[in-house]
Amino acid sequence: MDEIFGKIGSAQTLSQKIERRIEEAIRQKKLLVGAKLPSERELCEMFAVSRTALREALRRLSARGLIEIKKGSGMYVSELKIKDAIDSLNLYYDLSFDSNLIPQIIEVRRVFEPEIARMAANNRRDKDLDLLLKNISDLEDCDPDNTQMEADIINKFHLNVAKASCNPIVIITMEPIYSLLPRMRNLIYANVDGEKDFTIKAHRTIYEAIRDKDADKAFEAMVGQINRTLEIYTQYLKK
Amino acid sequence: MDEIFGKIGSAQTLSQKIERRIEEAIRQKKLLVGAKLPSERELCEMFAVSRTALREALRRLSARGLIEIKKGSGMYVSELKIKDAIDSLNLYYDLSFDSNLIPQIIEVRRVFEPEIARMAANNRRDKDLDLLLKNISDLEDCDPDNTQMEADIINKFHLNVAKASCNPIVIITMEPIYSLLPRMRNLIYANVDGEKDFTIKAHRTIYEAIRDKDADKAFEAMVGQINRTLEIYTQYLKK
DNA sequence: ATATATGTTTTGGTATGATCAGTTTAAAGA
DNA sequence: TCTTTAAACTGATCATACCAAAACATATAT
Repeated sequence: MDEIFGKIGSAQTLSQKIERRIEEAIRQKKLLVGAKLPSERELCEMFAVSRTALREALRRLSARGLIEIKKGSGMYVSELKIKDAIDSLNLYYDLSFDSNLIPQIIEVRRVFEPEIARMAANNRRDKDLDLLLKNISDLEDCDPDNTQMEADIINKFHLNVAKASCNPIVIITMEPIYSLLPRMRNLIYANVDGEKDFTIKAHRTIYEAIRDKDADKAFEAMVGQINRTLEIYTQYLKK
Repeated sequence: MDEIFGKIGSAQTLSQKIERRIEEAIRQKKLLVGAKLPSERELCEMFAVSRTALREALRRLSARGLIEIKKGSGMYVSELKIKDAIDSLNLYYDLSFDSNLIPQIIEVRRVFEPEIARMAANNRRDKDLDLLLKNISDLEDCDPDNTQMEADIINKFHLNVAKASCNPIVIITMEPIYSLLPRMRNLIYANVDGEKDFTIKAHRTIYEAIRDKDADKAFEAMVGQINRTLEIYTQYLKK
């Protein structure tokens, strides 16, 4: 019966336990978005812990975007934004960016995006068309020297195609990928002459296919667009 | 000269300022991975702040995976794991899950997974095969009444196919989706007789195609598997 | 009666100092 | 030299006090 002297203390720190408890409550919707948490002093009594421990748990939760803390007002369960998750992803790539990922990103886009264009052609609403059209004219009007803005507009076009699919899973799936693209922009896009004209033409073709609900054409047009990206990258590699 | 009475206090809280300072140092590689930070007491002196404020900043950083805190030892800049970013995405998906999304999740899988199977057939390493094979035998051995474990094993098989694609972007993209599947399991899978046999056969076909590097066959087999999922869900809806 | 100004209360933010609990390190002993 | 023991160092928790922003209630002026 060695269990008499089994461990008492746990590996977890007290504030971590508190963190998990509150996190679980949020995950299980026992605490809904927007709900106001009890004040710090009240929570201390409820959990029977000091303010220090409690506050450190709350700091963690707010750092992760689960709650929002407003001085003088209170603490609220916040709607976790996709941005929080993407920030985390971007931080990861900031710290360990590997240019080997570029071809892999392109590969994923080449495989996924044509199918997304097909969905968009099938499901798009009229207001999606407006956004796409605006992206195209923005690109036309954009200062040719401002390659960063150009790249941003192009990325937005692709994101708007994803939105036109009317499938929220598609959107949140692709958003992290699009957030990685700006990292590649100067590496690739800026180095090629006449690329902008090609892109505008391609975008217009994709737009028209989606507008006409021609799924196959949208698919093919997107294949062409991404293949071009791949080509440019391959050329870039030779330098 | 209204600037006489310009703002003094800043919007940012003190601990947030500390957090940013340290974060910037890490981002700019002034603090390298594995580096040991000065002790709490030392940092307090350096920043000229109280331990409270400092500690809350550190709690935030550790919650985000930037540093690791070891009691009794010290604080270290940690190698930000891709897992941290994925966890964050998982949490987001988890919180925004809604059973209305099920058909849209299936749609995404139907479009993406066959292509992923194709990549897997092209890029898989031998060790990927071992994992897939183990998933299949696990499913065979699984207690038929334990539908939860069955569903978990099935999901792992699909995740391992994604891993066999050897494209980390694919994994980042799909893992959050797979993490949602367990929620759908009892909703769908458990209600159909003879489903397990079908699934085992389908998985075996997919496995063989990947093993033989037969990309088209892998693609087709996966299409069949996901279509079956869709069928079952449609049947389920009628009830 | 409404609107503005004022003051009080509540809430989170910061500062100290003391103490607890693991780790590490160095000294003491075999 | 190796093991054991003790001290020193590190983060974790607690209790208290006080600061600052926001929300609330009250009183005052219009």
